[in-house]
Amino acid sequence: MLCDCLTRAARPGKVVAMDSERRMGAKNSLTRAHLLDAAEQVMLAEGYAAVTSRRVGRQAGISSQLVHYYFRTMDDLFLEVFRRRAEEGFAQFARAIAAQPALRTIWNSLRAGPGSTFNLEFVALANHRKAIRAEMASYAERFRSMQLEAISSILSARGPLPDGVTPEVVLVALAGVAQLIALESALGVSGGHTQALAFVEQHLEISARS
Amino acid sequence: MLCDCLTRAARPGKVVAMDSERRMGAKNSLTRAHLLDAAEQVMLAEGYAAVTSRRVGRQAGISSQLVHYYFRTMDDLFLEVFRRRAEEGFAQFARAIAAQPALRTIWNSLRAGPGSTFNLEFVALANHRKAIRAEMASYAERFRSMQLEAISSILSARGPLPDGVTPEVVLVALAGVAQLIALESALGVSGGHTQALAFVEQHLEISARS
DNA sequence: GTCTATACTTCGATAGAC
DNA sequence: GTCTATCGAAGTATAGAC
Repeated sequence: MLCDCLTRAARPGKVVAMDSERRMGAKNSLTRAHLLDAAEQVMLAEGYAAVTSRRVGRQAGISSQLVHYYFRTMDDLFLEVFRRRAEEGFAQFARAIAAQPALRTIWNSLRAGPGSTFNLEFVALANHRKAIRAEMASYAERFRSMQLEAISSILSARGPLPDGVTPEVVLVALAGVAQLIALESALGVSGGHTQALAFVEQHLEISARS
Repeated sequence: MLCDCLTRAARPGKVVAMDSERRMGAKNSLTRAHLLDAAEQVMLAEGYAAVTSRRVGRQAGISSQLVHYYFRTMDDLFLEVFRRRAEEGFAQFARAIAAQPALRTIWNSLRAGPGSTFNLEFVALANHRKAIRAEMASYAERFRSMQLEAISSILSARGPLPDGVTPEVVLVALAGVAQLIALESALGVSGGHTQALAFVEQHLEISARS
């Protein structure tokens, strides 16, 4: 199951290869992109455990073996799916915060963050897959420090913060609330969400006016 | 993969059965408890996707078929594992809050909540398994309202809250921060945690003294 | 680049001996 | 209650024809 099929030693090789003799599709292939799309769809709809080569192939309308032509292992596929989303999210945040440097911009980006269905799958997956965990951690830290920089400059424009409240505290609190609400919503739990959201909204506005 | 083997129709039946002819082990069996323990261990160490009947059997040191003797399907096994943990957590919180009705008690219980490795697995699992999602949602709501009751009485003893701050807001914020930190720690991310924890600690103390 | 064929593994679940 | 034997489905991955 998502198994340990990292068996099968690299065999002699024929002529061409440098590290692996295996053929591998080009990075810019359109089919490759379709496979990544398909993997995302399956992951979103049925969870990471349902992302198998057969399932992805079927979703993309092509044979499952092509998955292995473009990605050596399923882990490679997962990594590429994650990277693509991460880069996209990263760029999106940079654009948004440049266009409108406000608390609300940060809040919005947090609500699409690791609590959302999609990223939750990755967190769960990462929990037991070294390569993916490393990639996620590195991305999360980069993202966090980018957000921190943004929120620091926004808050400092408002004057001094209350005692003990640092930009880090505000950011972690906002991120925590956003994530909790996203995660619980996915489960069908909603207790306290309305009031918490109202409270955040209230303070976003204050900041915008200050 | 965690598959759709809900096939195989219930066949004719022999004599005894009321609903299912299949034999099934007693709820109070010691072996059954061992299987639940084993399932927990595997889930914690390798993720829910690794919880297969064979793996659980091996972990418990018995044949994998006994899993099906005590649990009709793997979903039944997951549900029982969850229920056992949930009941335990529920009782533990009730005891703790009765012994020491303080913000810190609530905070401590939150830190063992859905952000922790174990519960995270369940959230991910629940995301795409109706039966488990329903069970989790019901438990989470019960737990949330129990916590809300506790925090309301603790906060009201401190006098009026600032404008817009309700017990719900405090609870969601605390739960969110606790969960974020737990989840990120599992990933190896730590940005802002120290300061957020310090801030919470500071206010827990204030409340305890008030 | 895409397909078919295939090797090998593991899974859930059941039947039936003891 | 526990085991062995077994079925059928699905998984990862590779080889090779076209």
